[in-house]
Amino acid sequence: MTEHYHHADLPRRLRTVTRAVVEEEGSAAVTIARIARECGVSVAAPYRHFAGKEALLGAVAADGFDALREALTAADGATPTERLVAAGVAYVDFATTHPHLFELMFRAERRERQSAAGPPALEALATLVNDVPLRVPTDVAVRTTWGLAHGLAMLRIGGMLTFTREDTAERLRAELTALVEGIAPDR
Amino acid sequence: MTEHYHHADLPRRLRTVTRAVVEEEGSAAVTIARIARECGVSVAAPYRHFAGKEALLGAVAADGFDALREALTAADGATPTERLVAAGVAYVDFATTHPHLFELMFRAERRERQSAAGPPALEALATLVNDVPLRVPTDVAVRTTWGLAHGLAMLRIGGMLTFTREDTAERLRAELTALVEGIAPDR
DNA sequence: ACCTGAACACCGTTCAAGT
DNA sequence: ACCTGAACACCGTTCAAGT
Repeated sequence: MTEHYHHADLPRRLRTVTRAVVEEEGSAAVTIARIARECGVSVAAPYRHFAGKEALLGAVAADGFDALREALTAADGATPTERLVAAGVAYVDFATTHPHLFELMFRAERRERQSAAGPPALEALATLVNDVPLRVPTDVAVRTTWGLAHGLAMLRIGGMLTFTREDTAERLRAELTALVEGIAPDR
Repeated sequence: MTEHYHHADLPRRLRTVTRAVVEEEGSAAVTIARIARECGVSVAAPYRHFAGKEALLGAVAADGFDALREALTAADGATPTERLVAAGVAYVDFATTHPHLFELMFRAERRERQSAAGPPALEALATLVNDVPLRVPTDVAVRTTWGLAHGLAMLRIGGMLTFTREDTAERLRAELTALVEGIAPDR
């Protein structure tokens, strides 16, 4: 049959295998040769489905933004403020759970692709901000919230902020709440 | 003489040339072969002074942290709060002015080296926070301030936050002030 | 001590040729 | 249409040999 020639949904397998390598060893470990090898296919085969290495990594990054959006929309809480804080915690948790994927998603070199992929993920955050009573313009609140969550996430996966295992969520909650209470009209 | 053999302070020249390539084209464009070529030296020569490519990039990143620290300590203002906000603006300005260098400095892969280089740069921020009257623990305030500045910087150089040319500093000031006023005991 | 030249294994990408 | 095999230019790193 076609067992060694046609491979079932190679594009999908390439993305899956690449994502696994990224998550385990980081995007620097991704090599077209290696991915092809692990898919049991020739080095030239991936080029039928992706323009090159960067395009393949771009597809994996896009999958990452989908996963992030899902994690953010799943965040819940009793009040609007608590829901916003929960989303912030989910944001940082996502980065902590998938550090290499997260870094790939926000690599500055992929500017163009990202400015398209980012906003959808941001929408969940913007929606939550809208429900919180504000004393600053909405866009300032959105940027500030996203900025803080993103900065804490980045510094953390970079090893610049060290959290002990126990107080992670609580500490995060305190930091995010400090911000929200600064934004809200009455503390 | 020794014109084509000994080169004046090769280690220094390697760092300088590497930093220039990083700033102009990003760290992905750095190649031992290219750096050696631009220094007029054989491909093997850099290995006498740096363990490898990562070590060379690490030295450039360390230089970057020095520059960042200087930019932060130069920030000034009339009140403690204004000084802190000015440092935050300086932080984001540094990232905007040296996007590729900044990204290299905070690459997650270089974890170990950074957790040593980061804190000194952070100290300037921590000192400024100490002068501001707080209603939250100092370490929470430091992390929150650094986190917000870092997140805005990262999102901005990644093209996720777009600032028009005019309102940059003012907008930043508004965002940082919103945070500080949330931290301070009386607004 | 510092540098060169040559070598090795590896990678990204292309392309004619196969099915 | 999808894949292979072979090729090209390039890179990181090492090492014996030169001064």
